[in-house]
Amino acid sequence: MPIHNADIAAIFEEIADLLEIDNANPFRIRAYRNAARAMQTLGRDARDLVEQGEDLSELPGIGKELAAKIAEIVHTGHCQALEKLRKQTAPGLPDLLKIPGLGPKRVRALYHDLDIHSAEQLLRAAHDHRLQELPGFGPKTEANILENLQSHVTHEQRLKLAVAAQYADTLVDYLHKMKSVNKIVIAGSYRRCKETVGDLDILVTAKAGGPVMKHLAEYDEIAQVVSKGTTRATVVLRNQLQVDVRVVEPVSFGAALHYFTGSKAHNIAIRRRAQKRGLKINEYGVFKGDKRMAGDTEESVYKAVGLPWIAPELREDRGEIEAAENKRLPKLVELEDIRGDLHAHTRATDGNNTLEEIAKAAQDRGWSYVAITEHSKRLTIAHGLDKKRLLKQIEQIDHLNDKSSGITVLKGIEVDILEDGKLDLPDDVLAKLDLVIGAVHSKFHLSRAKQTERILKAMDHPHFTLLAHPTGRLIQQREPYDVDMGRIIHQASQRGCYLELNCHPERLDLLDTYCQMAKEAGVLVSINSDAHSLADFENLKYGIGQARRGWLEAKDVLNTRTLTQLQRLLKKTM
DNA sequence: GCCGTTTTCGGCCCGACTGTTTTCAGTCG
Repeated sequence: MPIHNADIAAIFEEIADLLEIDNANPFRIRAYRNAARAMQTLGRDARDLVEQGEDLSELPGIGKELAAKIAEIVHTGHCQALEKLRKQTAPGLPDLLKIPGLGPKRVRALYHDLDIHSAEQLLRAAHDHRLQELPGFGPKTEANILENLQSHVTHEQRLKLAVAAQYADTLVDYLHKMKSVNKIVIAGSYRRCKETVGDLDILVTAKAGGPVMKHLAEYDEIAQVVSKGTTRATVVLRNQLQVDVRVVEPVSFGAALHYFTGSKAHNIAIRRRAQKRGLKINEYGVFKGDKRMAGDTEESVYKAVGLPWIAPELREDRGEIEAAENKRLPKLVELEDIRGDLHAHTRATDGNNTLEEIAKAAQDRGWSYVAITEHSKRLTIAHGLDKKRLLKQIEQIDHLNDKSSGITVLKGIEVDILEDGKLDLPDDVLAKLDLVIGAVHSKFHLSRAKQTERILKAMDHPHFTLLAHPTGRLIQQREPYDVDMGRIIHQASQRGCYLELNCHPERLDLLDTYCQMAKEAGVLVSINSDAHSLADFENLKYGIGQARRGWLEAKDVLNTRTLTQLQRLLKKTM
């Protein structure tokens, strides 16, 4: 079975969990967690790196030991160190760590003193009031554990960004109703535009925290107040979304915003940098001894450690600090840079709107062009177009372009890539189009080799322009298909075709790390809504967020080009 | 277990809140 980066990350996380329960050196535990994160955000397959004989200990956070373990996992599928730890730890203990309020110390106490190693045993013991007899436990701790067990709360649920945004907006509006509240910013992974968010970190400036906390606790969408102090509170909404609210004074706003935006890895790296300069950074500011040096703005925090401001989307400790140091930060693409959308459907297939409505909506957005790209005939469920119907649509678009001005409707297709790599429509009709988007909508479970060959063959087709949603993943629903994205990006650069970043909140595909690889290979990415209704054009902002996480600049994006430039680029591929 | 402008040992980011204990450990972000 092929080993994925996620598999290696999971092994390192499990080792870290087991080491925690084993009361190991906390920094050793952190090293494993750092390594797990490094694997998840690597971009390239560790498997490929190992097979190519690359030195993995060059990767940040990976030393000799961990490099050897990665190689071992790639070659054998197992990690002896993990097997050994598993043998010496009761099997259920790592799961207990996931229960809120239970950390390694308490899990260890439960096991040693009460022989508890499963959620069921824990539930029984809590019912029988045996937990509160343990040192360090008391009636309240016992009651909290019981409640968390019964409500099946864990730390693991994450919401898609677009879903979290709905709850965030309502809550922010509610908080704004307080007159004493000054600024409200949602920080955390939300501000970094991660595709999913685990919780909302809301930062508030106000004269006093107490009243804000009281107001928050009275919000009618709250299911549970987990903790509430004068400057900080944690609540859980009815949909299980956790919200952390923090109140700071304006003088600390920048430091707090930086602190609560994260990522954790980025913050640690910045603080280390501060430490080397004899400074201390916390959420209140930048300090030299007791003297405040900076903190009212984020810019001042970065400046204190000798860096320019770094955009939130880049803050993952994936090279942004080095880039800032060397004055090589990208000037990230913005929504305003987009001049058109290259992927939209109409009522002719599974869209909700007419050709005219799409054109009008695109024009209203100030765009110069929009491409109509229906599904092709194999996708019967979407009423995909055959040659005859596509020819008819081409005529309609020509007619529309003749009579309208201010927007150019491009003729396209989202043609199915068949299992053998052929396209689902004949060449003569594809030749009449401005662009041909190839898409995989079937046979997701082919072997890596077959899936890769299938897509590479499609990309070789003389009329192929753009690869739609390149990995096929649906966030939290369907894994990406197993495909060698390195080869696909290479092929795109050789062939002179493009990759889509599909903005649908469930897709956000191309992934950020692949955006970065495409950029490095000189492959332009098209940020497309895949609109099936006019409202879907709004999703472009999520795609822009993802593109920014992938370090893309306007120059790296296909649909920031003017119509003339775009047409020239599209012709090159046809 | 990683890492090095204090470099091969001895550090490793920093603080709020809770509950239990009475000055702090544990958990969490």
